[in-house]
Amino acid sequence: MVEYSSELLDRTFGALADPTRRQMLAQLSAGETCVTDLARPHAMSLAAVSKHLGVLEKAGLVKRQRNGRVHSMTLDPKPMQEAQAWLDQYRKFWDANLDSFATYLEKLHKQEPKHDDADQ
Amino acid sequence: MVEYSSELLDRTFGALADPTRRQMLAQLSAGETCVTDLARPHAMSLAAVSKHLGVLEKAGLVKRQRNGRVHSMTLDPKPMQEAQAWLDQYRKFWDANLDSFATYLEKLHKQEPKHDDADQ
DNA sequence: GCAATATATAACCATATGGTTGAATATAGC
DNA sequence: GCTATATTCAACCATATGGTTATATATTGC
Repeated sequence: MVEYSSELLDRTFGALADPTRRQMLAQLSAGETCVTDLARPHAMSLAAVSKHLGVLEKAGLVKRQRNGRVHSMTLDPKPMQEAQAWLDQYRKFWDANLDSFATYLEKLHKQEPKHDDADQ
Repeated sequence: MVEYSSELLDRTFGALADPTRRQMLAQLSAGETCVTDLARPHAMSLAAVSKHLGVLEKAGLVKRQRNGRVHSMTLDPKPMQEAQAWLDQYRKFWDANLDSFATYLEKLHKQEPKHDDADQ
């Protein structure tokens, strides 16, 4: 099993766990956007938006460019790439259909007896 | 942009945001495992482990089979599949190399003038 | 230079989270 | 039947989180 930076994954998955922040990333996928424009679709204070952006920035999911009083945010896909790479470890579980998945687990059972094996 | 169940993503990403829970999923990728065996590598109380498993179960990431006093947990990959599908929206950002990514963003800028466009 | 604008920071709040210890509940084994 | 085992539930704790309002800081435009 490949090693991943735990903190990066903690922060990335943590950031993605909020719907507002996911929505903001979707907005940014259309291109560089300033804070006020990012705030527009969200029924919350600018201060709350600023906080969310702080989380996204700390997770490395967005980058900030200050142009005077205007801050433009851009998407940085790298952490999501890492997250997807991590999830890819489990791809073998869903690429198989249901029957071969059950068979797969059965085989695992036979190869490695467990504490609870006696119950089966 | 495709619609996703927000609650499913909230819960899945939220569950994956914790290193202990990610480690448990890794353990379960080897096959059905009882709670005590899942707890073994983790320097924490059984009650804490139970809580984590509750989070994973609520997110649908694990399924529980009670065999008397022994609870066997198995991996359910479906929520991770959903999460990866959601992340796939951003694949186009990291599949391109850095130069074409910058070009890509420039094109977006030209097509859609933004509030902060005047600064450029 | 001053008022307007963009945004962050601070303090607050209610709730959630990742842990603890202690107790409770159900099952297994002798 | 009683002790041991597997696991959850309850109460607690310190910290974090997603919001609020108020204030501060920096920049812009006239």
